[in-house]
Amino acid sequence: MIYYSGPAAKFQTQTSINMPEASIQTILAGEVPTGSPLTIRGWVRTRRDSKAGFSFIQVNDGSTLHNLQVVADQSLPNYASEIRHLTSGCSVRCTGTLVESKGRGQSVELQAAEIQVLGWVEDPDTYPVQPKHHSFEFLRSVAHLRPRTNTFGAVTRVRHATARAIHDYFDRNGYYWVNTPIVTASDAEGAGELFRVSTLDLANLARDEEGNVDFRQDFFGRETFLTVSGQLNVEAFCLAMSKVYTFGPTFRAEKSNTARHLAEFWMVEPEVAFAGLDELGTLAEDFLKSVFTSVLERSADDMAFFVERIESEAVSRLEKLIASPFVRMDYSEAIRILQRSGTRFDYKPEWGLDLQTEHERYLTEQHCQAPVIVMNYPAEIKAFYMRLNDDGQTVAAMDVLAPGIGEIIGGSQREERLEVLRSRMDTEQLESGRYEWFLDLRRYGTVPHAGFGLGFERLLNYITGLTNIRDVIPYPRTPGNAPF
RNA sequence: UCCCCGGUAGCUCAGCUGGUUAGAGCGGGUGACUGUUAAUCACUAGGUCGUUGGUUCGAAUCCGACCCGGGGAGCCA
Repeated sequence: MIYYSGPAAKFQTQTSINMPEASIQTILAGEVPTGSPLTIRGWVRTRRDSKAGFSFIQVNDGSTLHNLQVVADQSLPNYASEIRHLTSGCSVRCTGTLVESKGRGQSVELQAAEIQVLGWVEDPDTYPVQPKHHSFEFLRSVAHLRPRTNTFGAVTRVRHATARAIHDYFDRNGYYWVNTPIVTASDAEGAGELFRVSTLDLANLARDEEGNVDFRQDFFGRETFLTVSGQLNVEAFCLAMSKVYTFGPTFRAEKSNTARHLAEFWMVEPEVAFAGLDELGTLAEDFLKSVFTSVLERSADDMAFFVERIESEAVSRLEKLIASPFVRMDYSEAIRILQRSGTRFDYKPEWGLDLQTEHERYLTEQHCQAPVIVMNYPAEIKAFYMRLNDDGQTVAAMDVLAPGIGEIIGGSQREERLEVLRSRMDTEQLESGRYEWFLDLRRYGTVPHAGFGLGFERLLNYITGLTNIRDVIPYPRTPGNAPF
């Protein structure tokens, strides 16, 4: 399969109204004829000298994985004084003529008539980003400089392309993007520990008559937190706009220190009115396939890089997923399959218990060898807002499991029946006063509806083949770690 | 939070059955050489071996504590 990205190149040309210098992406895409005068700006990756009287400078401007080779001749006035001292990381403005390359490895190069050094690297000896392999661990410690590496440049472009594919998908299908609040008063959305938002003086806390912290004196006049999910808020818009989604930051104060968890991450949550669990499964499948197809088309260069340097299966597994129908099965059936598998699991599969990572991997990687949608989980292990099935034991929840990554989507049909929802909230001992507005949605024109949550960074891990979630977000926030 | 593993030059690592001045590659500097491709070759600078106690004639190496990081688990997206 071959992917080209013509439309993206045209888009770049239009933006050149404000930026007369062509991007390296457009130059290498062949949009600038050889013989043209040309100016580029960017950062030096490497410099190779020839004593015969010129230097080759690889310049990258972030518009593409690839560098443009700038040929600097000794006749340039600052050749000996400046150009011969360029090191990785220096910023330059290069003006000259685009010519066919006399060397192998690139079709065109810039024959420089002028090279202006915009910014030197203060101490080249200690500049952290070198043209060599760095550990991801080290690069995390220089999160402000890692965008200058091939890998993080590619991640940044693919992250953008994926976000755009998500918005495009929903736009094409009649969904509205709803910006749900970051600050919330819901303290028990059932999705994990919350970060408190407060302007109270921690050194001198306001107290009420009983000696408890008096949140009436806090900024919002009540206890508030950072959101752990936009779902509850977006449901209200779903029951007016029919098809909506959130795409924004989400916060969990869980002290989980794993390659799959962030304290601050981005989540995509579509919510569809008049839909049930089956339609939701269909949406999840169509959504993933569409987004993957779009990223493969638009980010072919960067994906090829991931295949070469990060994960050789990065492209083929997306293509495979796009081509395979997702397998659907009930939770009860999944438990039976696991119990009869003859595989020895660390945790025994048992009806009523949640599926462990090892169980999910068996189902999707061994048994089905395809993405699996597991549906209808026991009510006790799922959230209060999920719709109770007629059997009274299970809820209309689903998890989409993908080979090689596990759970990528979790969702459910929502409980739209007022009395059933109220009784489930009682069972979970939720403070009903805080959810009256949520119950209103069931009082006034309630309809069946369903939605799911997708971890954006987990999706990026799956796409890029990078295995640590901290390497697909610009500035990762994890327990004990927010230095940038 | 639990279980493992690790912290040695700017980076990637070796050295760790304790023994004289701690090594390599890359990166930096200098020089040589070539339309070069993470160029090549030579020379050169650069480290209080995470911190802190202890064992010992002697600790990067052994032991304890602490700090930091990574992997796995749980929880989840």
